[in-house]
Amino acid sequence: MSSAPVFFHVDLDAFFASVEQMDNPGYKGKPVIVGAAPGHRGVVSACSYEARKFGVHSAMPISEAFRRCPQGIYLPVRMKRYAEVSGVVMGILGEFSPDVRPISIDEASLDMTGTSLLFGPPLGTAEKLKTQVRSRAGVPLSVGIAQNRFLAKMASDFKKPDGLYEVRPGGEEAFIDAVGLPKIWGLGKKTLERLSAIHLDTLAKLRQMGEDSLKSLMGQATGNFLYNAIRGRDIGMYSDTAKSHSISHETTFPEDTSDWEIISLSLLDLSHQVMYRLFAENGKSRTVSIKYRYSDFSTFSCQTTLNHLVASAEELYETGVKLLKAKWNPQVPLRLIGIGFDKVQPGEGSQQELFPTAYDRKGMVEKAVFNMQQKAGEATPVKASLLQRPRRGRR
DNA sequence: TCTGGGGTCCTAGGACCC
DNA sequence: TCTGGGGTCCTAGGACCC
Repeated sequence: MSSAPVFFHVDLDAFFASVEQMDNPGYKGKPVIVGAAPGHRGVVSACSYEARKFGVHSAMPISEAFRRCPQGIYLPVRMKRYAEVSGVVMGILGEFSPDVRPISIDEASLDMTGTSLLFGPPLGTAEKLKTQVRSRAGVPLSVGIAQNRFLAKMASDFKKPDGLYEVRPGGEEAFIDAVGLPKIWGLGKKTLERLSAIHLDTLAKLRQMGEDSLKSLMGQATGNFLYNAIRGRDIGMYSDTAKSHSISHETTFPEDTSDWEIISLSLLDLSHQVMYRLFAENGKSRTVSIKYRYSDFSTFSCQTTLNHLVASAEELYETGVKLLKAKWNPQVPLRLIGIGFDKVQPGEGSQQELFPTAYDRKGMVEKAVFNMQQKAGEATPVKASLLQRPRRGRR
């Protein structure tokens, strides 16, 4: 008997703030705001539901959060600790499904198809899952259940926090109606504005449009996405087809700067972080990209593809410097600098060159240092493993 | 409001080739 | 001379998400 598809989407509520409240019981029931320190540049990474009552939300500038909630408990991000708790949660999820796809540090998509013989109906199984995570990992979560990953994701959001919601077969369109057009995952401000400008501002109006009309109005990908999303159909979310990906690091300066010393040192530091990430995942790449942001927040990027693999952090750095120097207007101070690899493929870099270049040799030294640090258990880039998300495959 | 950091995917145009 | 159609790769920028 082939069973109908069932997916769970698990979303940890206000995750960073919840971990802080678990570790410091005195913070329970209070407005906890995790992110940049007030008075510095930065934003809210996560905040407790108590803080949300003051109008604070994630991605809000920390200065604004402080204006709205001066009595809040402001804490720095402890990524290593969150990764630990996340690992415990993911382990528990693995007891419920053989196909757990971590989407981020606080989300996962589970294929639960055919598990009812083992666990019983989905709703009860989700209850058990929630109880297990709460008691063993200590953090609250919301679960969505549906016939595809896209609907399950939105269902997990529907009754947050501590939510549980199942979209029953046949109830897809009614569920989308209940969610409402502006809250459909993948529809952002710009697309909503475009739709509104052509008077396609309700689900009813949109559903009268044929797929081809939507495509010609909004472009192939967006048209196709819209046509399926408003009907609650799968949009190919979180597909597991392994493609090339990117690795990057960036930093915002405490103050805007034109000082080449500061800029180049940052770039060198970031290059080493990026290269270590590449080592850690045994990847290779020929494409170097940089990103820079001026004091007026205008942001640019450029990239170049070499005819050989990048062998070392030195080479990455020097390629980045060339890119930046060719474009940057030093009259205007920089706010941010970033560097990374694009089109990263699995496989060793150029390690066994017959005639190693200076970069190859430097790369070997860097890799040796990296391996030693790995053995000593230090400098493990915590985020590296966590950021290897499944491909997002939105459209 | 004075706006982090790390990603994915899409689009459009240009280069180049057959 | 004034002109096709398809394919691939590359790049910059934009939209969106956590």
